[in-house]
Amino acid sequence: MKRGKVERKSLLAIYNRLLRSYGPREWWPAKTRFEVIVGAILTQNVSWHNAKIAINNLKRKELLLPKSMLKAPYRQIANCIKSSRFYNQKAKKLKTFCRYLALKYDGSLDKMFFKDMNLLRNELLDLKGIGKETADCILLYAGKKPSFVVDAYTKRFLARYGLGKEGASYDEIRRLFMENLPKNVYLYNEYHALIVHHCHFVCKSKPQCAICSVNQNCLGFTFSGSII
DNA sequence: GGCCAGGACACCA
DNA sequence: TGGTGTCATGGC
Repeated sequence: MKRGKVERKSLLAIYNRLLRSYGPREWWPAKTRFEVIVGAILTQNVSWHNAKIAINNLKRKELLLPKSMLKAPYRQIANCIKSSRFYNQKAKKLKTFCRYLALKYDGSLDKMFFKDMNLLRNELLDLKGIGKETADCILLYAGKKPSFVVDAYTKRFLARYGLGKEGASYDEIRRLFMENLPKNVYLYNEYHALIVHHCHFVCKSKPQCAICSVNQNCLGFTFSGSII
């Protein structure tokens, strides 16, 4: 398969089909940018359901603000987020981010997100506890910057379609999307959200879901071979 | 009771 | 550079 136009057409066609099938998802499920960031950290390797319980606990304790979280005892945060698994590590990660925000940007998310996307991404990746997926979630969903998010669902989706090279790295998959789609925040936002919706709510409830089959699929596509 | 769920990191060969 | 162990809850 030729690279370039074919890839772009395929990726856009899949997106349009997903959008037509499910409608806009309008992510991220949070009310503030800080809540998005906290959610991105808490959902690491855990279901959104468990992360949401932790977020609600933080909200009840009025800790869902950078300043109050920074001041709060580490143990209090850990207790609030127990449902999110690995809560001791995640409490440290939240504290680390709040400290970074306070020291580097006077606690202002406006100042932080004013920074160039790639520079900010590197800064976030330097923080202990923030990896590539979490950094991209923060950039896209909280900062409204065009950084495509690759998560377990994205990898599963590509694998089920037979689109992804087996064992493709995070960077390879991210590059695939970013080099073959218009750099558009809304598009990246919806694309990732639609993939999650499809994998989590549709395929999960219907194990026989046709999209998981290479030969026939419920979105009306039949692909063969990797496009990476 | 076992398995899985929207990672990240340290350590080792 | 890639593989593996660690972290350690809640729902089904």
